[in-house]
Amino acid sequence: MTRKKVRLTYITNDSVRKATFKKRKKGLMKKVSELSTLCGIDACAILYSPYESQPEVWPSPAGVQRVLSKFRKVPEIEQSKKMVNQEGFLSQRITKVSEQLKKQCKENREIEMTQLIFQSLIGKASIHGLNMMDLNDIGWLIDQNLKEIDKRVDLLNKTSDGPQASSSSVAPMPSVMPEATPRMNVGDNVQMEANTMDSMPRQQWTMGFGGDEMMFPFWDNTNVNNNSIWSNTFFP
Amino acid sequence: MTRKKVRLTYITNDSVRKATFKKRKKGLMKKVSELSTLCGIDACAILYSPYESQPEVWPSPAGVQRVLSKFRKVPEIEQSKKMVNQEGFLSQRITKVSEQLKKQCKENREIEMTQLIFQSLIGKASIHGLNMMDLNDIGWLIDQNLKEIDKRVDLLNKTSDGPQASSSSVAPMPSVMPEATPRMNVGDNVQMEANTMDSMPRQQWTMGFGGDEMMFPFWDNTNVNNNSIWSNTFFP
DNA sequence: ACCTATTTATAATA
DNA sequence: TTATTATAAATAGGT
Repeated sequence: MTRKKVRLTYITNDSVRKATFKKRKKGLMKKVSELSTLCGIDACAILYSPYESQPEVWPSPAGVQRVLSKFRKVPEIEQSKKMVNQEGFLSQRITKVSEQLKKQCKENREIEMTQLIFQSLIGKASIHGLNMMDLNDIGWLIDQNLKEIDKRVDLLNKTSDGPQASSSSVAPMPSVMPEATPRMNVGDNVQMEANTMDSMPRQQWTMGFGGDEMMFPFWDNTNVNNNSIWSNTFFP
Repeated sequence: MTRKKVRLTYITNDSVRKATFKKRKKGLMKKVSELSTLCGIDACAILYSPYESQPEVWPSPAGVQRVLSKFRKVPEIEQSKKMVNQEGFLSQRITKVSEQLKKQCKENREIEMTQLIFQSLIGKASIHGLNMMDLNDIGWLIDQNLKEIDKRVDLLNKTSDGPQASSSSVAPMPSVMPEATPRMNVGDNVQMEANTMDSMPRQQWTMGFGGDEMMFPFWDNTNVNNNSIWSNTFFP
C-alpha cells in the first residue's frame, strides 16, 4: 500500500508474493497482538503458507487451542449470528467504497464547476453554450457561496457589536482554489451501484428566479428529481 | 496510533476501549482478508469480545472450521516449530526496537557533535574543556567528512577527464545541517540491552596523529575498545 | 458517526 | 536478503 495503491488481487509474481506475505504476516501478527493487549481480549490467528510446512499462529499453540475449544463449543448456527463472513464483509466494503466514489465524483464536479466559473471571470472561458445540467450546478454552487458570504457578514456584524470582536470567532473563508484540478482516486474494483440519488428541487440564482417556486412549473416535478437534463447525481 | 503514539497497555477507559476494539477489529479483518487474497493462502482469525456473545471470525464459520481441522491434525510438538508464539514474537520485537534505539542514539550523537563543530566555527562555543569522549567522536566525525571530501575530489578529477563530465555522476554533498536538532523517538517500553558495541581503534585527526598507529600506545588496546573514557557506544 | 493530524504499514527500489 | 524511501492506510483524540 505504498508507492502505488495496491490492487486487491492475487499476486502472480512469486518473489513479490512471498515478500508481501512476509511483510504482511508480520504486520498482521502485530495487529492481533496489539488488539489483544489493548482491549484485553482472547484472540487468535492462524495462517497457512506455502513457505512453511506448519501453520503460523498467534499467540501460541496453547493459546490457539484454548480459543479453539471455546469456539467449537458454540453450535454452528449460533456461530453465523454475529459473524463477519466473507460475503458480508465484502458487501459491506462494496457499499462503503461506492459511497466514497459518489462523494469523490461530487467533489470533482464541484471543483470542475468552480474552475469553470473562475475561467469565465477571467475571460478564458464562457458559460454560454453550456448545457442545462452544468448551468444548474453552477447556479447551485454560486448559491452556496452567497449563503456562505451572508453567513459571514452576519457573523461579522454580530461580533463587531462586542467590545473586542475576536477574529478567531469567524470561521476561515473556505478556499476555492481556481487552480485546483479534479481528483479521481477510485481505482478499486467496485461497480457503482444503481443511482440512488436524493437530489432535491432547488432554488435558482443564475436564472434570476427567487423564492421557493420551481422554475418551469409546467415540467413534471416527479421527473425533475430523477434523470433529467436539469439534474444529475452530483448536487446537492 | 495517531494524534498520539499509543501506549501498548490495556485501555482502562471502557468507552475508549470499546471504540478502539471496534476500529481495530475492522482493520484486522481487512488485513486478514487482504493477505488471504493477495497471497492466496488459507487463513483465519477468531476474536472474543465482551461486546458480542459469539466470537467474531474471518472468513466464515466453515472457513474457520476447515483451517482448524487442518491445524488440529498437526502434532503439538510440530506446531511449536515454526510458530510465532507470543514470547518469540515479543523478543523479536525487543531486539528490533533495541537496534532502532541504538541507531537513533548514534544519529543523535552525530547531530550533536556536528552542531558543536559548527558552533565552534562561528565562535558560539568552544571545544576547549570537552572531555575525551566528545573530542574523540568529533575527531572521528571530521575524519569521516574529510574522507567524503577526498572521495568527491577524486571523483571530480576523474570525471573531468571525460569529454562531458556529467555532474549527475557525482553524488550530492551530504548536508550537515548545523541547525538540526537531535531527535529521540524511542518511547517504547523496551530496555536497552547490554552494550554490545563493536567500536574499533581509529585514526585520529584532531590530535594530529597520522597513520595507523594508536595514540597513547601505552594504554591497553583491549581496554580502549570497551568502556573507557575514550570511546562510547556511538561511533563508528 | 465523522474528521484530520499523526503514526504505521508497506510497495517499490537500491 | 535487508535497508531505505515515498505513499497509502490505519487510527487516536476530538466534534
